[in-house]
Amino acid sequence: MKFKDKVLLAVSRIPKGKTSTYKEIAARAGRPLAYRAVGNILSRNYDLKIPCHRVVRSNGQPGGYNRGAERKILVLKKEGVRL
DNA sequence: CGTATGACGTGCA
DNA sequence: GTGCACGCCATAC
Repeated sequence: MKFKDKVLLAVSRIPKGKTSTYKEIAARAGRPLAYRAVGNILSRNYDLKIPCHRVVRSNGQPGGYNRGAERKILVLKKEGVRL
């Protein structure tokens, strides 16, 4: 199991209507300090099976999205996530 | 194998 | 509260 897969798995574990932070995902993947790599990996591995749009920044900012940040925010709002 | 990059986080002004 | 600079890790070339 590579760090990449762990990250994707952790993201896929995020329940609907909830959000997680890159830091949290990194910790889930076993590298709490690799939040940098988390964003990088997600950006290069945007599987539709992975709700990567539920991953936000620690400061509450939406962050980014491979399909456009606007799209990400839209999905989050649809799921009932409050900003 | 070594360098550069990125959807980040924290600290300080 | 806002803005800038540095540090960190894994991946890609």
